[in-house]
Amino acid sequence: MLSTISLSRYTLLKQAMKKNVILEKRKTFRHGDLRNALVAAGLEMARAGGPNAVILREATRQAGVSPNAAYRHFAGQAELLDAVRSACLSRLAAAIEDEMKKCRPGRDSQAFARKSLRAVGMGYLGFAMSEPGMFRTAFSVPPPVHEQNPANTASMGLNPFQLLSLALDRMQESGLLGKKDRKDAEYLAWSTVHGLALLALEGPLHKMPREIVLALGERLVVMVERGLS
Amino acid sequence: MLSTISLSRYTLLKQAMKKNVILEKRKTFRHGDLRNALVAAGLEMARAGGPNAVILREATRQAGVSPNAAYRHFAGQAELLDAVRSACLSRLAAAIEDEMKKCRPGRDSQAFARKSLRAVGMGYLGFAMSEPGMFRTAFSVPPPVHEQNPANTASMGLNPFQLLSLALDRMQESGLLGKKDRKDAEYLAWSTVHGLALLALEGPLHKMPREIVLALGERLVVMVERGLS
DNA sequence: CACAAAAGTAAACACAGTCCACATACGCTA
DNA sequence: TAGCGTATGTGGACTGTGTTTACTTTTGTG
Repeated sequence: MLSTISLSRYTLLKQAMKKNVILEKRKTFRHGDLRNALVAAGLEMARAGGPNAVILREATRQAGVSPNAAYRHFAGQAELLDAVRSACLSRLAAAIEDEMKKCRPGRDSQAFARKSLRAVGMGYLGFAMSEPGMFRTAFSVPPPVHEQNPANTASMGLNPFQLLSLALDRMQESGLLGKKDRKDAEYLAWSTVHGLALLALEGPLHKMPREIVLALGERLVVMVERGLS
Repeated sequence: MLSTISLSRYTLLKQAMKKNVILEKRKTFRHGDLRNALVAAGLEMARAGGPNAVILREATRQAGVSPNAAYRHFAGQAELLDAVRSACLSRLAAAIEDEMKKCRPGRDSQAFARKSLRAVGMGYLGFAMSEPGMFRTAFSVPPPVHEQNPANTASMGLNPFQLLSLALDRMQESGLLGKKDRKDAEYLAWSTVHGLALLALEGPLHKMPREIVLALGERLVVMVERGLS
């Protein structure tokens, strides 16, 4: 009795959905690329509202799929968020890369090294200012450590940390940095820019105009360059 | 997400039962000090799980009160969280203050200035390491800017930012810092320590041992001192 | 071509935040 | 001292989220 009722109800609902929703967005029962679609939707939510705005049900809604379908691709919301975070890190790496590509090695290797370090710092800060939601998401959740995860990198295959290491290597090679000072200098340099970015995004400086933040960034990079050695 | 929430809720309930907060029905219809009780409960949740763990309903539960009672004291969860954030900032200020009290002015005013700056930096970092949940909460939500809010200060009546300003003033007064370099130096110095703290708490360095983080902090303070001028 | 695995659906549950209407007791005034 | 307005707390209901369990449909493979 009950089974027949629910069965007929099920088929009726199915017909309705075929006519209304599903046929509009998707011809096949299978989505075909749901995992990527969910990450893309999550990325957009992260861009708009940061990590807390990454809603699993909303992602499935945007993909035109039932909420539970997500669980075929992610263990839960946390895992989806982690995939989104990885995508955000990748965008950050791309932004830094764009800045670094502007520096070409010339005769003056010290100038090249300085430009490289500056490119990393300002690329980092620039991304934080132009894409605050993605930047906050990139560093929000306890992420896996250094991890050479290809998903975090851009076309050069280096993640933000490695791009910074590259710039610091150039500093050392050109004689601007001693071997002892070079050690772990990544962490020191990274801290400064990361700190300013977060203070400006969600800290006490969040009302400070972007130009001033970037101007502070310039001073910061100089401070790092001078203070490291 | 929900699993972690219920988990923390479970432990919090256990704590509550230890203290007999819930089981002891209060005799009076009025609570008497509900607002403070809610903030205290929220502070404990923040300490244990950061800003996202500050649950309004759970706070009312610990206070032995119905969920809606909170709305007589806060416009909503965001406002409760803001009060908790303010309390966290106050604890941070107290931690820095404790460090600064160790520096006594002697004959060498430059040494005093250096010690002061170091105290601010290491007090800040030390609090971040020992109370990660409260530290993250203190800077999580878009907070009001400088705001001389007494709730954010400790016994000296200075918030963390003002304590840093004080240390930098000592640097300038003792001749370690020129007038031009002094301007906005707060932001530069703060950025470095804040950045390291967050990278170590919820960034790529979150697995780095605390001692190493603090050692990096020492180098960082030296870098600031040398790089500012 | 059968059938197991992959991928999606439906229904239900617990919990969070919030709004509405209602109840109670505290404190002031008459 | 009685009355009454208001601050404070209660109860119930609604929406939205994450998640689990049981079911259905498709696909690819032996």
